[in-house]
Formats: sequence, structure tokens, C-alpha cells
Amino acid sequence: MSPLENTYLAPTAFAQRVYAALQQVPAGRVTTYGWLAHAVGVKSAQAVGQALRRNPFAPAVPCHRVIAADLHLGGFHGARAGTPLAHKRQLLADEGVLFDAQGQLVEPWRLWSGQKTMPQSPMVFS
DNA sequence: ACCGTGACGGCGA
DNA sequence: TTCGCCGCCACGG
Repeated sequence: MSPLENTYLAPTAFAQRVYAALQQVPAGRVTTYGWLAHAVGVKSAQAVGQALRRNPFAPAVPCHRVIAADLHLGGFHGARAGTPLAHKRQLLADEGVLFDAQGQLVEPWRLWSGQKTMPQSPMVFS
């Protein structure tokens, strides 16, 4: 492919910081767009979504382990619904992340504490 | 250089 | 509780 018809966009410096932080998240655990944003030093979780949206290194860079703060699944391969999301849920399930009968994420921390806001410190929770 | 657009998050109605 | 609005900020057109 000639340089002129190469449409591949190299990751920006910002995206690379996001990917690097994301690699800290082990299989079977998840983080959120917001915590990831905090980890790379920006206040916009949306900007993190921008970077993950075009992640060229999936699933080596485990963007399927990033969910939204309200515990909905977020997106996958640019899609916010449909089969890509089923795939994302399956990847997580295969790693041992728990889902209930309704397909909703079961989040142990919430079950233990009963709180409705996110804990401050850990970037990763299960 | 400017502007609209999100794989978001949180607060108020 | 759900819904809308607005602040957030990197990116692409």
C-alpha cells in the first residue's frame, strides 16, 4: 500500500498513554473510562473513549476491560450496542467477570459496600 | 485556526 | 429513579 492510500492513523501520544495505563488492568478485572482518564491525567473520560474507539491493538491492549462508571458496558469496536457488545461481554465472561441472568455486570465491590458512588483509589476493581 | 463530535460523568429537575 | 444538560478535551474535517 502506498503512503498516499494508507489510511491507517498512528496512535497519538495521548492514545499511547491511555493504552499504557490500560495494560495495568489484568484479565478478570475491569476499570472505567473515568479512572483511566484520572490515571493519564485528564479530566475527560470522553477523551479516553476517543482513544479506545480506534484502538488498533485489541485485544492485546484490553479495551474490553473498560466499562462506564454507571456499570453499563460502554462500547466495543466503535459500536455502543449490538453484536460487538455481546462480544465484549463474552470476552469478559471468559475471563471470569461475573454477569447476572439479565446480562448485567455483577460488581462485587458494590455488593459488599452497598455504595452507589465509585471508590476513589483503585483504578481496577473486579 | 475553528468547530462539531463523541465507547463519559455527575448533578439538578 | 430516570432524563437532560453541561463541562470535559482530543481529534478529524
